[in-house]
Amino acid sequence: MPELPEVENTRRYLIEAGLPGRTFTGADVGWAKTVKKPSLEDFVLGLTGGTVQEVTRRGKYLLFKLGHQGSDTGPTLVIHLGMTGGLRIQPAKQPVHSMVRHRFFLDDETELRFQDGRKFGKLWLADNPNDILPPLSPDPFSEEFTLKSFRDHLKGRSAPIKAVLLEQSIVSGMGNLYADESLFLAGISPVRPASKLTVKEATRLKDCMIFAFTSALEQYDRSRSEQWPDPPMGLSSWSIPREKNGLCPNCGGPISIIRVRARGTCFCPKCQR
DNA sequence: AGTACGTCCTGATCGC
DNA sequence: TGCGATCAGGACGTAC
Repeated sequence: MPELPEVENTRRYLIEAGLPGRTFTGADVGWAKTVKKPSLEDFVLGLTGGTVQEVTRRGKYLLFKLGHQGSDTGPTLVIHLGMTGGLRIQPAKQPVHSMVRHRFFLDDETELRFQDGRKFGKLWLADNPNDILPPLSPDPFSEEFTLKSFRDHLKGRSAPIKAVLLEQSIVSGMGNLYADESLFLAGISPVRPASKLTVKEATRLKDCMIFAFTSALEQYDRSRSEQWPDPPMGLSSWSIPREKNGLCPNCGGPISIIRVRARGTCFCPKCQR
């Protein structure tokens, strides 16, 4: 699934592909329910004529600040890729892949194409993105994401640490796969009550989350050009095997696959306590 | 307030 | 061979 590294990789790709400075000349929304706000009609109207000023990221949300007619005061296009979403810029004349649900026409004979097999992606247009974004923690890479604030969020939480990690208000950008990876690297069981983590464990977990995100981003930065037009959906190889009958790379024992909050969860019962 | 579960979606895979 | 059942899960709404 697109999680923090995949969304950030998409952002960097869009910038390298020259999206900033381009102007939207129209849009074809193939699945109306993807547009959350405003109405579909107003969404397309407000987008059209907007020039991309910058592309930023908040958690798993991509923000496209628009300007209108030379002015830098315009709405912001907000995109969430959901589970199967991917963005790419292609020539208008290039055949449209069957998974492409939405097309945003640009002023240079290209299109920003939004492929989204399961239609879990979301689109907004907002004058102020804060009006539509849910509460998000500081970016895990920022200095505001401190060990103290992370630990404060774990206090009083009896829910499994894995479930807490997935809350975007606690670790923005975290998703199912990187949560499993981080917990494996930290040697912590996904079902441990969050409040029961020691200072040492919380410290290790925070470091491992950053490490997992960083490793993925470095991998993407090395080979971004080779990833397109097929966007990546996670690390090329996880430390923790995700397939059935997988073996722990540490102890060689069998990996357990359980459900935590209806999420497939892989962990080593021997190495993760 | 915190926890848990159902809902939305469809391509891929599984079992009979 | 074919077809129905099952699985995958991010975020949100609802219930307790």
